[in-house]
Amino acid sequence: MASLFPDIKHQHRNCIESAISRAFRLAEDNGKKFGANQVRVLEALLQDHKAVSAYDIVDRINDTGKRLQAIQVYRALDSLMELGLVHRVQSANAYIACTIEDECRNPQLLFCSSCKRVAELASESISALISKTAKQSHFKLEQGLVELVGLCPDCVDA
Amino acid sequence: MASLFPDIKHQHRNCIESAISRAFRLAEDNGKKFGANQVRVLEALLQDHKAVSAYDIVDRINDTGKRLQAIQVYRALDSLMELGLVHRVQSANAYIACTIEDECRNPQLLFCSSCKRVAELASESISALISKTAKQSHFKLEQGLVELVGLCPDCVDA
DNA sequence: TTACGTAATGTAATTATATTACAAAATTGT
DNA sequence: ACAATTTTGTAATATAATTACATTACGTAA
Repeated sequence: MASLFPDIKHQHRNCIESAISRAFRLAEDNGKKFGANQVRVLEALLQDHKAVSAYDIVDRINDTGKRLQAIQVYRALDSLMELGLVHRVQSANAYIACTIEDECRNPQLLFCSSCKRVAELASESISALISKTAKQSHFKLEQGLVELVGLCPDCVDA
Repeated sequence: MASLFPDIKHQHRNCIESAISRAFRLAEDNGKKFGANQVRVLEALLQDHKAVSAYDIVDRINDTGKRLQAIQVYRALDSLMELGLVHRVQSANAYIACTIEDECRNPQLLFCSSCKRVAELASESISALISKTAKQSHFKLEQGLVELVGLCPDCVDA
């Protein structure tokens, strides 16, 4: 399997565009409003594939145009996470835009502790195993988090 | 499989004693010192099987005997986590004493979002799948976190 | 259209979580 | 004993997230 981490030179503009249009579609499907703040936060996250803290998002946004406060970013993050468009990188208290096409509420993340980039998996075998485990334990699963922390291929080589 | 969540009435004193003695053994094996602060923090965590925030640990400790400051608790938590005796409950910014006998650095946690109790798994199939996934992605795994958030059997029934 | 109820946004302040910087004491090796 | 190193102690600060409440926008029924 090739690396899941995006090539530095990949056409990042395409990532952004497709994510934004997917976001609008998904919000509409769910009867949710997709306001200006949500868009701005999602765009800020989409600037790269790194895990970004909420306050870094605040800074990114406040560098351009109208300022937002922390709470507004957190609110936007909450609604984006509800839609499965954004994931929290638990081990870094940070956030990342989802790169999976379908609804995604049980993220499987590879987080590089060196360059902070995140790659996202959608392994059926992992999610199946997780559901099975929850069921066996009589546990009503709300969210299954899988987070692999380590070094991405680029950082291992370096 | 029976519930992994401990019965309310289980002999909790035994948990504490075995965890503490295991801790001393493990520290010795690793040539690490096991100081008074580590012991106090571990004991505070062992008071129950709930995820506890660092500042709650501070409070628990300061209710009895000599006071500790946040940084001292964080230092103790760090060394306990290095030994695999404590895990961070990522989705709750909280901590839990490990209940697995062997070295444990890739915790698999079931976290009840209602009662905050945590049950710990040690599923070989999950850890194998995680290692395999990391290898396939050319990812040098430092830590593999699996955290199932939801409702424990007791809270589902209630 | 206005008036009302509800949801979304804005602003300020506060709480919760974690770390930095440095001083003091204990530990270790020579 | 002495210097070097590690651990512990104290204070302050940085970072992350939430509360409380005011304001504006939006739908809808009289």
